[in-house]
Amino acid sequence: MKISTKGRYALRMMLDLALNEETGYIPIKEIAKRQGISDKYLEQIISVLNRAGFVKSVRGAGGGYKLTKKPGEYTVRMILELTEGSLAPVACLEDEVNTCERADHCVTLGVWKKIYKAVNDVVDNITLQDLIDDSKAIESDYVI
Amino acid sequence: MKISTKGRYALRMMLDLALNEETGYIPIKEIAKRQGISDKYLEQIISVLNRAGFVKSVRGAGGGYKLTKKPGEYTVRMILELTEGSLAPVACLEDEVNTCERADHCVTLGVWKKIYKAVNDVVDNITLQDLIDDSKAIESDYVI
DNA sequence: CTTAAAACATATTAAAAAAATAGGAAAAAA
DNA sequence: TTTTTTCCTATTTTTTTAATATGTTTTAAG
Repeated sequence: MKISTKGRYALRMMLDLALNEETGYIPIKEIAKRQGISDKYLEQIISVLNRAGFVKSVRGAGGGYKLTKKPGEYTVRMILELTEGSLAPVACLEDEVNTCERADHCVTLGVWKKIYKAVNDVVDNITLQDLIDDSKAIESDYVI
Repeated sequence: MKISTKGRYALRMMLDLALNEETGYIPIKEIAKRQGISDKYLEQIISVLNRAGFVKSVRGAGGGYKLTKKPGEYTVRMILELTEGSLAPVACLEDEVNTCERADHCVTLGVWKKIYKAVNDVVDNITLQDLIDDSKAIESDYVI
């Protein structure tokens, strides 16, 4: 039941972009340095975010990435589902292709459905803006 | 974010034992047949449940496994945590060994904590008895 | 008292997924 | 034209998952 580095790094990257919005286009190398993650790996991950239109990019010197929308418009679910795939705890909840023939009699399926719903309820209700606010609260703790 | 076969099979085995309690000691082969799972694999999984005292065993002909407690005394969480390990979505929530040095400033940690709590709230509140009840309700649907 | 059926134990393998690394091509600004 | 960046795709390494395999031990039944 683990979130992979792909999803975790994607969320950190999006938050990094959100926290540094005023800087304009931000090169991956900068994010990689700040976050202490391989830039080549981050490149792969942001390309997914880019193709989905979550970020926009500019090539060449002075280029980089930038959020396309306001931080409040990205839920954690959007970011995790895009990079991790569905957050369903079992494949048979994902789509029709994966539904098994036992489904009608499957008692444990009810358990997985409840877990799935609970997780989605959490990630649906946290946006990047919430994380920015949290971040500022944490930093101000250090100032005090 | 998937539950592995280990946890899923463990839950199905425990439910199978619960649904067939009156039969006395139940051999793994029987469960394996009913559930359509390799008996050798189930053996490995039930040995964990056995060592934890969730089931008791009798060797030799006529032997098998049996629940040690009433179905209502096993939560889904107990079974999944034992076989899967913690249901935490990230390792840094599991124990002190895994906490990372970023923890104090880590904004995403709050997200993982909320997911963890939500999942635990679900699995804490479902017992094997609940699943038995569900099972009987499902079967009666077929009778109608 | 022998045989069959079961748990118990541990090693090995196979497949899949995760987590990168690597190497360059294309674009654009300096 | 050089440097900085994104973009693209292949490859490798490591880890985890999901079994198989091969027995040993225990115990009831015949």
